[in-house]
Amino acid sequence: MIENKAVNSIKIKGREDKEMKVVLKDDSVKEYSEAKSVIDIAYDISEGLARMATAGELDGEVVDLRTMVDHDGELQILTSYDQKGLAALRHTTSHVLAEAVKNLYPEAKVAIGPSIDTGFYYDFECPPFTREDLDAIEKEMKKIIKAGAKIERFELPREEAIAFMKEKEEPYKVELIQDLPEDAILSFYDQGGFVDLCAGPHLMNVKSIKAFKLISSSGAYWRGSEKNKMLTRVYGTAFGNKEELNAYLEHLEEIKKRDHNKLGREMELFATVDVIGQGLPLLMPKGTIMIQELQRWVEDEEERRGYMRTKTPLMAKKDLYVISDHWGHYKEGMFVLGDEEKDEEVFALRPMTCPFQYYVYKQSQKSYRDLPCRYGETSTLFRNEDSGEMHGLTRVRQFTIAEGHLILTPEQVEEEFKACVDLAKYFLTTLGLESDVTYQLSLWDPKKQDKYLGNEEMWNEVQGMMREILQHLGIDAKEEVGDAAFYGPKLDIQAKNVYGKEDTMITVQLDMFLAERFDMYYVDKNGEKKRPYIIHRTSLGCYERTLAWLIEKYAGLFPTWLCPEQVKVLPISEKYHDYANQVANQLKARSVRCSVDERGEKIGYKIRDARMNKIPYMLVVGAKEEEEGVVSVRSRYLGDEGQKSLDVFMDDICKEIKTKEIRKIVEE
RNA sequence: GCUGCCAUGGCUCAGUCGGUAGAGCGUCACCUUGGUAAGGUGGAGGUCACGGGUUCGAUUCCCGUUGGCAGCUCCA
Repeated sequence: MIENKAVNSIKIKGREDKEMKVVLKDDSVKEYSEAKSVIDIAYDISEGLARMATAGELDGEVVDLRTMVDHDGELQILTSYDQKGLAALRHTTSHVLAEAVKNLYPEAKVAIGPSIDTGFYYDFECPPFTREDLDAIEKEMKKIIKAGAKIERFELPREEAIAFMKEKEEPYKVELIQDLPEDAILSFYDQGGFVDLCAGPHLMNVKSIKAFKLISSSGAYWRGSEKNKMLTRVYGTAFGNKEELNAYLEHLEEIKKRDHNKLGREMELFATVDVIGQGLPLLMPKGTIMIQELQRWVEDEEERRGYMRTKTPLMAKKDLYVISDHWGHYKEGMFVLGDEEKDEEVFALRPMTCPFQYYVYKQSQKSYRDLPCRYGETSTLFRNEDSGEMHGLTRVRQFTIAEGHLILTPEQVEEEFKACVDLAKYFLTTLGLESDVTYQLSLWDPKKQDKYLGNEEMWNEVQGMMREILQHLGIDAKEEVGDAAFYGPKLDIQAKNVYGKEDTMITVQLDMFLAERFDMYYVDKNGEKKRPYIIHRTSLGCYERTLAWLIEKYAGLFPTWLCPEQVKVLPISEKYHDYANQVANQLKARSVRCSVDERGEKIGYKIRDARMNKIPYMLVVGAKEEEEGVVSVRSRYLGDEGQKSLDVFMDDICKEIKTKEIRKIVEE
């Protein structure tokens, strides 16, 4: 059956038919003597292609299948195998969703329904949907698809378009049209009577939707503002065929197994307790080992790179935050102890370490010879996040960060900034995470100047410096307006979790304002007082969040040096318990985290157990013949420096304990 | 903070149209066991998140609280 029937497409008035050449994807050329629609050209190429076509890409711009090609150009026919083509398919599916909702809930008002990375959504003003409702809506969608309405496009002048949507009692559409520029083309798509305002592109027929699924429903603010009404959003996804859809749905199940919030609890790395509170995870003994390993590593490396360590209070009088202006900007996000109205002294738990380290700096008069001055602190911070924001280890109310501040002369800024980035990259690379990050340059929003310290000129200067440094570093950072700290722009190193949600893992920030507020200075060569620049930075970010990232990255199969338990010694029967303990003691003497499994069960159980607990090394201890000890080493190579060094170490250990015979079995 | 969903042994879940609970896996003990993801037998373990209400009686129905999840909004 042919779903995409060639149609007599939108005739563009005032355009003469003429000779034209269309260059296709494979560089072949089609010549036409008159304007042709994209879908007609697709048919001309092949019927199979036309059937699969979802949109076109004309001279690099995604266009509707109905678009008339009336000039020489490059044309690619998009299908669901192209990302952009898939987006058109999903977008059309969202319209079918809207039609189904209107059929079942005539009082529902439609808002917007775009395609997104993972599928599509559509927002409605209507009561929330349950899973059963979604199933019913899916059923209705299937009915609509089976009926197979042709999708037709038409345009209306602005006033008529508004009148049209008013008549249909769709206030959100009216608002959308009113907010579009005066000269915008207002296109509509009609699928068998259901008409939606939409820029397109869309398929030719709803029948081409072969595989879709409604995923979930939730609330979402109209136009993304919490001041607006909350609408009901339905998320769904669609693919070119059922196999791809099923593979995607299976993938969703698979990634749940890597979710740090689930796996981290299962592996007893952390836990939460309702009476302790939201966003306050307990790090269990195993999780603590991992955090400690990271922390010692970071502290040692920072000292090697010229940092001085500080240890400053977890709270301070509010006066401190008034000076930094955190009180003005972020009081809502702080845990305040005491009542400003009643108490003489009000304290607050610290949400950052900056002002504390500034007072470390200010304890003596500094010369330019004292700079760069690098302070590092393993710093526990407290932020009163909104109740709906807490999540596992990635968004918590108390966390510990590898924080630091560098006090610098202007000449030192570039070199030190680069060193900060280099340090961060070193940590990421060693952990095997470097390829998973993206860089973001977070800039201020000149439209909201009251949110920031300083003025436009100063911001332009400091942002300019930062761009230049990034350019010198060869870092291609995506610029994000409005994401800066109130005291300066940031280079944010971002990573995505298993669900694709992005978080800042590491940040390096340039600040030319706070030194002034804290009256920090150094004396230059000429004996004059000068304001220093300050870099706020973290080298490995927040330990809790980094742990979450590692759990998801390695699905719990960590590099050996981080593993809470590195080696399990498995005696094949009770006879070898003594020998197993002897082996374990030798390992422990070398600081290997190991234990002996003395349960009287079959060796198979023990191996299974060690695997399930994601222990990288298993030493199977026993003898083939009486009096002969056999040690076989099972090793899983994970590919990072820490692992490598432990592998070498394990080789040595094995040689040492080789009194009889050693076999090393490398799995994969 | 907003909208919705959820809360039953360590885990995954069943169940009670209102009469104080069950499975599988795990765990523990004993037996068995010389080999790479499941040997046998027996046992322990639950105030069905917490607090109120309705009721002769609430794990079940209603309200509230706390916590968890998804999304939105926020994130120094």
